[in-house]
Amino acid sequence: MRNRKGGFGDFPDSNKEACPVEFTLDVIGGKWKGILIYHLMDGTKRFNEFRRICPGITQRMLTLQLRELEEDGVIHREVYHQVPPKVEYSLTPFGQTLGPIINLMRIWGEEYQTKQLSAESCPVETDIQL
Amino acid sequence: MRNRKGGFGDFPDSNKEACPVEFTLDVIGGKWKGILIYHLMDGTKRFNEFRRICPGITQRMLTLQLRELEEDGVIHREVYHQVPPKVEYSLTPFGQTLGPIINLMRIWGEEYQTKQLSAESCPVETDIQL
DNA sequence: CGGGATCCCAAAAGATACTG
DNA sequence: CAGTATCTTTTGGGATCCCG
Repeated sequence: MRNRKGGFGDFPDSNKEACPVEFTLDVIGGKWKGILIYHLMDGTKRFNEFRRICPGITQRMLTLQLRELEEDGVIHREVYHQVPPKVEYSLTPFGQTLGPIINLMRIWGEEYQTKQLSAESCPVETDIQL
Repeated sequence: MRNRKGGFGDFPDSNKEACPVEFTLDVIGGKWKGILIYHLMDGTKRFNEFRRICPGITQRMLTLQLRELEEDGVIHREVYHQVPPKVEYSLTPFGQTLGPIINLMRIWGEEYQTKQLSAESCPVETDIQL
C-alpha cells in the first residue's frame, strides 16, 4: 500500500492503471483508515476524540493515517490558531463518496462478526448451524 | 490486522466486538486480498494463474495471503493429488458474501482512479473541475 | 506444479520524551 | 491540545534453495 505516492513513476508498466479494487484499498485499506472515515461520517472530529474512540491507536499512527487521508483528499484538516490549539477533521466531498463502501463494510461486519467467529472456533466441520 | 487470530483473547475488553468496519477490513484489507477475491469472483483460479494476473506478487506472499483467506473461510482450496500437482482456489459461499463490497470498491476505483490522480497533481486549489 | 523452509533486509509501528 | 522527534522493536516481504 501507499506505494503510489510518487505518482506511478515507480511502476514499470504492468499495473499502471492497476486493478481498481487495489486502488480503492490503497485509499481505505490502512489499518485505521476505514475506522477513521467511518467515524467522520457522523460529523467532524478532533484529534483527541479519535484517540478516545480508537483506544488502540497511538498518536503517532493517528497523525500518520490522518495525514495520508488528507493527502489523498479524503479528509479536510481545519486548524484554529488559538490557545489551546484546536484542529477539526472532516470528510471532503470526495471523502464522502466513500460512504457507501464504508457502510457496506459496516453492514457486512455486523452480519458476520459473530458467525465467522463461531466458524473459526470449530476446527472441523460441525452440524451446529453457523 | 490479523491480530484476532486467537479469538479476541488478546484484547483487554475495549474493542471486543470492535468496529465492524475494522472487522471487515481485517478480512479483505491485506495488500493482495481484495484483488485475489476480486479475481476469484469470475471463477476458480490456480496458483500460477494468480501469479500471471498479479505480476507484482511473490509466490511467498501469494501463499500467505491465500492461506489467510482460507483460514478466514473466504476461499476454498481444492487439492488434486496427481502429478503434476493441481490446486484450485475458489470462493466459498461465505466468501461470495463479500462480492457486493468488492464490486463497490471496483466501481469506486474505476470512477476516481483518474480524477484523484489529477487532484493530487494539483498542490493548491484549482478551478479545473475534478 | 505448487508450494515449504530459511535467511535477511527494509518498512511499519510502538514507546517515550519533548514542543508551539 | 495537537502534534514532532527519536529510538527501538516488530512485522512485512524479497531472494534463494528445496521438496513431493
